[in-house]
Amino acid sequence: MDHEQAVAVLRDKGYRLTPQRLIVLSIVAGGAGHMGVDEIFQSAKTAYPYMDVATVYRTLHLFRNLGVVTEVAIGDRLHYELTDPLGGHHHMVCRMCDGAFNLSPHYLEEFRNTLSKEFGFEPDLEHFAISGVCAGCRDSKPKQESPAP
Amino acid sequence: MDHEQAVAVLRDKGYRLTPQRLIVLSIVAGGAGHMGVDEIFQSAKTAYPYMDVATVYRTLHLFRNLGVVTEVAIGDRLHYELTDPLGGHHHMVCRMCDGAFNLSPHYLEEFRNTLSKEFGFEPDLEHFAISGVCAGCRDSKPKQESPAP
DNA sequence: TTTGTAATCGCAATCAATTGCAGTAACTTA
DNA sequence: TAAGTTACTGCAATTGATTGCGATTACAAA
Repeated sequence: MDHEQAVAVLRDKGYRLTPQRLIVLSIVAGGAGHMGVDEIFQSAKTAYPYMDVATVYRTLHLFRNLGVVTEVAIGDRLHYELTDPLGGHHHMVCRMCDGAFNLSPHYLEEFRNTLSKEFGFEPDLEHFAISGVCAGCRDSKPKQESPAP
Repeated sequence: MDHEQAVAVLRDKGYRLTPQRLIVLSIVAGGAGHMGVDEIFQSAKTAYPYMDVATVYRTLHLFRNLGVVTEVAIGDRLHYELTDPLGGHHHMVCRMCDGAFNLSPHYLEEFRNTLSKEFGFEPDLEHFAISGVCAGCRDSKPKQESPAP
């Protein structure tokens, strides 16, 4: 999904092409990888000083529902990136360094089949962020957890 | 993990046994399955009118860090339940009826091994809620998504 | 180009969750 | 049992995210 395709989707579905939407779109399209909401908002405000956070949230949710952007949970915050046209990928997010690594959907297909066959449960595995510890951080010194006073 | 064990954990680690903590513990222990924060708070307030919602959050976070309770994301809200002593289970949460179904960890072991071997990534799969549609709702009429105006 | 209208925006209010702080009370030690 | 220490609580303020509402404006139709 690139900038032009996204504009076409908005047009086709009858949504208006407002400057606010085009600005948010170009920021997400121009960013390298997923961006946090505040990051997007700050950038948008310099381009268009009247921009409001509420508009950024509403725009991102619209884009997400249209499949234009993909929502990724990094820690407890949501990040957004242009949807991968090749069918999407998942993310492995390191909880120590916050680094994100792409994961091919192929690794989850077997899991999906199992759930569907065994339980009749159809999981939402389109955009999936798996928390964990990456190879680099695993080899560094471990972080302490839940210290007693 | 039952009520007594939880109290022992608090004692051992040097945390104080306050009435607020005991109330929250007994509510979560007495509830059937996972409970929402407000549900816990309302129940606690009747037992102890001065109870503050901040205390409920702090207590639940403490219990979670100590492994006394397990945190489960249902929709966009967090729910809590006593930690399963048999090594835990995962949840399949239906996004249509909000029903939650337990899933044995065995179904995720293969996935964990793959990520570890292929990428050196150690995923956090201890307590995992997988969103999707359950068998019952799948057979009902489908819900519309992202309507165009 | 001008006009009509509903989609959209900015603002302010709201909600769930978290945090700073000063008073309180659970536990320890004598 | 009484006194001291400090973990803990309640309150209020704050933060991130969402929503209601009147004003604005993108787009369609004349």
